[in-house]
Amino acid sequence: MARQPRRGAKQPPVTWLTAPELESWLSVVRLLTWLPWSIDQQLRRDSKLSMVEYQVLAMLSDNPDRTMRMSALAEVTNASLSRLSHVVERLERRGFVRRTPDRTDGRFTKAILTDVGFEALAAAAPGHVRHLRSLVIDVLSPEQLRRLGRDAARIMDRIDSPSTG
Amino acid sequence: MARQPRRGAKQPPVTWLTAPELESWLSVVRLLTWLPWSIDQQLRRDSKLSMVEYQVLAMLSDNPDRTMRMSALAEVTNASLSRLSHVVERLERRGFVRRTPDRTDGRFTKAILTDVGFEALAAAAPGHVRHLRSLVIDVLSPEQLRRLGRDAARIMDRIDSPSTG
DNA sequence: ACCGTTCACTTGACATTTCAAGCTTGAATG
DNA sequence: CATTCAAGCTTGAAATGTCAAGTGAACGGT
Repeated sequence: MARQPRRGAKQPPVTWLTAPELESWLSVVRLLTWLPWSIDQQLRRDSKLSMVEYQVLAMLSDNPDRTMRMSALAEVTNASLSRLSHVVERLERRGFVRRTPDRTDGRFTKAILTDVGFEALAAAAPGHVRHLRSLVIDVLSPEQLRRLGRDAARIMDRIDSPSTG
Repeated sequence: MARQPRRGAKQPPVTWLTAPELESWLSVVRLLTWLPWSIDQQLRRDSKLSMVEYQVLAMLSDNPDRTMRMSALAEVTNASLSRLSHVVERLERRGFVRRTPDRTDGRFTKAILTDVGFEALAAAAPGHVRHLRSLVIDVLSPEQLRRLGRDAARIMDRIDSPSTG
């Protein structure tokens, strides 16, 4: 995947991946593909929720008034505003979430977790957490998990920084 | 996200995530979302290729005859057969790949990287690898990268194993 | 040779995501 | 005030992905 294509011409200023680097990277790519997939499967199967939907409900539930502005919600769920808008629309149709304009500033929209939505979350949470533990949390030592989180954060710093050269 | 929903009733046999566990996990989730996104952006912007498309071309190029069976290709690119079929169809329309039935067993289909496809890959590779290095490879020490790969593999083992209880 | 299966895809319909406008509200300027 | 301007969403269409069936080729008995 990041190995030099078998070729003769052109030698750009690129350092190709070494074999160990490539191996580690391919391992990570596998994870990037299958971990979200597995989480999604479990949630859909057991709770008829996608991962984003779960995240939305969970993040809302975490607020005292079960309310968040769309833009804030988009941020914490790692979704674009557009995507979130569609997701919340679906959740609204299911009666899990409600939307109202913010009184203090009509530009904001507040998303509110309904009781029905909360019940759905409460029903989904145990299975989700058990699954999470069995796949990730309990598979690594606390130290390994801590390091994994730190490495992820380090990479995220690079993605956030504008110097994507 | 995996924090206990504020609630009174029901106490299932679940161990909720501790604060440090949750923090690490949320970090990982952020990575799962944004790293593929960032890679996709760079490839689309600079080479009009999605990440799967790049993977397909790269994996094909890695074979002496630039050929692979669809099922094998699906495996190494972490795609379902169905998804791969659609992807290869698009690549075929662009002239990057060709398909022919396998003579030795008519059930198999062989995907073949064309010269045009190879050129596209060769043009895309340097930028992709530079991006990869700047986001991931060169951000971690060799030791950290090795561990990251190992952790990813460990989690993948759990996902592959049928004991998803 | 015939029948039912399994394997390796392909296909089409449907769901989701992304992308590019568009809309509405408030702020800033004159 | 009227007039831009930007922010914060929403929307609709196009791209993409998923899911469930369908197709045709080999295989395993009989």
